[in-house]
Amino acid sequence: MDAVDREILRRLQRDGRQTNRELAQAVGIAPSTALERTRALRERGVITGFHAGVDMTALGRSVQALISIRIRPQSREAIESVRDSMAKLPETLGVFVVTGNEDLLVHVAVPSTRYLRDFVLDRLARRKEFVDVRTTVVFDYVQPAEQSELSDVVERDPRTSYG
Amino acid sequence: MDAVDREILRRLQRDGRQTNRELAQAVGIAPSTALERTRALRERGVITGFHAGVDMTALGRSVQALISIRIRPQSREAIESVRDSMAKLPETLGVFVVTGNEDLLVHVAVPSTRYLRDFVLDRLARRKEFVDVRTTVVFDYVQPAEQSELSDVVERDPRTSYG
DNA sequence: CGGGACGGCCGAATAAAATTCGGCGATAGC
DNA sequence: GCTATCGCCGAATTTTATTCGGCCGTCCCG
Repeated sequence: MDAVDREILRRLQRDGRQTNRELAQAVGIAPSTALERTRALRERGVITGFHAGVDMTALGRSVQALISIRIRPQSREAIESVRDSMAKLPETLGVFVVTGNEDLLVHVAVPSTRYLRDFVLDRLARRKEFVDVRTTVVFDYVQPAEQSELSDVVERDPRTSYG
Repeated sequence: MDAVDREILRRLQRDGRQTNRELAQAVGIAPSTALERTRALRERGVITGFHAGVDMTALGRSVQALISIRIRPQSREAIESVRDSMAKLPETLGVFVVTGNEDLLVHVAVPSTRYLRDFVLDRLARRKEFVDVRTTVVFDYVQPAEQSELSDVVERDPRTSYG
């Protein structure tokens, strides 16, 4: 995990489909080396996969929201089960399991506020294990990794303790 | 935007680097047609790009958090400015501009809780335009599009009004 | 009904890219 | 200072993307 690996990572986050030759030239190594480095990043689990980014608005899902859910009983099983079931819904973009008053935060994209209302009231608020459901509308959502610079956060050995 | 396009989209969200031949065969069209369809999806802005997914834990950033920020004055300029400056930080994975008590929700990944504390106290809480900063630890974050099924939410013309 | 034009799909030909692999050079350990 | 190891390189090979001319179905208009 040296500077070259980080540069490869940064570039692949921004454009996961640039040719290996371009990538190699950009970071200053031979194409075969770039290929080997990229493969190693994948095998080490640093790169988890490559994905197309989709514009929800272009798909007619122009309303986004964050739905906070409080779950009871607050058991691991209940929370993980809800997390997975929410993640399976086609409306869902992401699920956060969080500390604090709420247990889950679900990021959704839907066609309209009316759809959002029905989704929340008919499919979430009814569930008995959801003791509280709160909806926040998302005006804007930006993901830096897909647009500009990436992670220069100091890298450390994950096993190191930080107190 | 027919069933074939949706299938292409779904598959490219899951694996943005499968070969065009694989993709074509999977959806039942000729490679040249698959290429043309994919290109069209890009030109129409449905596909915004291709990106490598990165495991933050493998990079030594095993602590994730959501930081709620209340901004004053609550002007468009102030909020957009903060949104962009937060998005530029290397710790940031995503920024939500939201309704409700808070104006911004910033998703970050950092090496440790100590790092998180310093980040919040030294670099956010000090800013005078941030009248309230609250930190929530993220235990788990899953993005369905990168793992299982995608968007079967009914597609509609974005210009349609929904009352 | 009968052209005729348009759009989209196909498949072969071409161009470009990924991938493999043998050898070389630097580095570290002894 | 010798040797083993690792990673890099570049040419050869394989695979892939990309182009493009022709074909077919559909729709429009006569």
